[in-house]
Amino acid sequence: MLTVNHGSSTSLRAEALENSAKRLNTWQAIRADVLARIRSGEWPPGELIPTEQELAVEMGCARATVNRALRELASSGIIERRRKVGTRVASTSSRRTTLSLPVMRDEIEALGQRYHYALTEIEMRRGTAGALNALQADPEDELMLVKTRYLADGTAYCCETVWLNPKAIALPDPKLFEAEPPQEWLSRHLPVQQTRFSILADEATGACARSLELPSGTPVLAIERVNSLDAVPVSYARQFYPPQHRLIFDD
Amino acid sequence: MLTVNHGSSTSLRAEALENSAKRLNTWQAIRADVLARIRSGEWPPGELIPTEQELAVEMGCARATVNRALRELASSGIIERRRKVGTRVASTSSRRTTLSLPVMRDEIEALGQRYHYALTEIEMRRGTAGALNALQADPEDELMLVKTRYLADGTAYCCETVWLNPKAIALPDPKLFEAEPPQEWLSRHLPVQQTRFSILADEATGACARSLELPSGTPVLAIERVNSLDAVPVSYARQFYPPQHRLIFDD
DNA sequence: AAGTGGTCTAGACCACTAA
DNA sequence: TAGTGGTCTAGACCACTTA
Repeated sequence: MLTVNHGSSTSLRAEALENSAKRLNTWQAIRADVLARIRSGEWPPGELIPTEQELAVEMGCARATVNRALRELASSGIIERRRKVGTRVASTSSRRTTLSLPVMRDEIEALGQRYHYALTEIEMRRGTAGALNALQADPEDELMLVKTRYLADGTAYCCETVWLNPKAIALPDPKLFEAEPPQEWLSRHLPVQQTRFSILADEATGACARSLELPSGTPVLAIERVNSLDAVPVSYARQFYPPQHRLIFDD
Repeated sequence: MLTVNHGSSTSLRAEALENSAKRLNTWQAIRADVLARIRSGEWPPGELIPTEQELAVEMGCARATVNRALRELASSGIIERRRKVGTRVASTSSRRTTLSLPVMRDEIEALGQRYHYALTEIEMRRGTAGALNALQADPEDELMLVKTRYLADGTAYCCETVWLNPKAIALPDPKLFEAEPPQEWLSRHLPVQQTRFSILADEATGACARSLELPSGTPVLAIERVNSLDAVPVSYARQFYPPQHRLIFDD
């Protein structure tokens, strides 16, 4: 059992005033306080920190508020919580962060650049091995293949290959995709699908290389996503970004 | 304003029983229920859903419980909430998912493979442009450069380049890194640093290509991380994974 | 059996913002 | 100004796990 011994018994009021510039809520202030004590070494990795009840008394707030703060820290992988045992500072450097994948238009406009979308190619054809696997389709199934291209300020930003399974969703008039990206059409028709993401490094080849205006063989960042509805795969999309592109995320 | 009209006024009790197999909490049941109604098209993208108060009455629970459920949905980007306005089903397909970056040992052992770590190279030298920029160091500063290599079942899994800034942290005896990866040493000495991640596609060159047993020019997935302590960059690490490697995350 | 976190409640007040 | 979500409380009970 760990005994907390504060030099000065900091009350919540004092702390709230201290953090007034940042306008922190009570639970945010508690989260910050706990984080600071972990960073300072007061609570080293692997060590038990005080119970919710103890912290609530110390901070002068309700246990539910402490719970909220510690729950947020646990979901970030900073601490680990177990009933009856208590709360431990995580001993590994494992971290969880949130990756946000916005709509292409938003992504480009957030950079302050001009967005342009173009349909490159559209056809009904049999699936490649990857597409068949992702869509759980048969080799003789006719699938819709849509290739698109996104420009930012007139230069190639991303190219995309989308496979759609007609057995899983009623396909629109292909002309529709001349104006609207398949992903946006999908999200309008299948709100909140289940999506499985996958990020990998690939090399630009053929149409993809031409579309991105890159020499064949150039490394590109690939983001794959399979949208499913009721466990039935509906679409299999691959987006390719030129090598300058970075997925960035801070804590 | 939207009027909810249930065919059968489902009470929380009934719903809890319905979901008993899944052992859902009240807030999880509410989250599932709201998600189901969005998926079913009852609440299309862009539409306002009932207020917390209305849902609380309908579900027969406290408003705080509804709040918990809706907060979780909002943090996933499924719904958007604004005071005075209400809660809307997100109209874009923007999604947020959690990326978990475990410790290399855990990552490899989670695959059921044998973990092996090796120090490839270690020296004090002046920083490259990238390192200087990341560590906010001067060109004449001597930095510690550590190159390492991770094997899974004896085959190359990842190679890593870590720059450490002696001005920001007291460096250990270099021999220490023969046994312990720099990242793990760091996390033991700087618990819960601020980390900035960046993911990109690069190509294997020189020592990196040899280390991964790949031809020079092969696309590799690069994960960069800059650890900072009190806004002072301490380390700049780049991990390179062969092209088969995928970062996968489901919803 | 006992201790810890997880959830839930009923009510209150606050913060933000459209009207 | 009024309506909505955001937070907080004091207390209760439950779920899980170690002893």
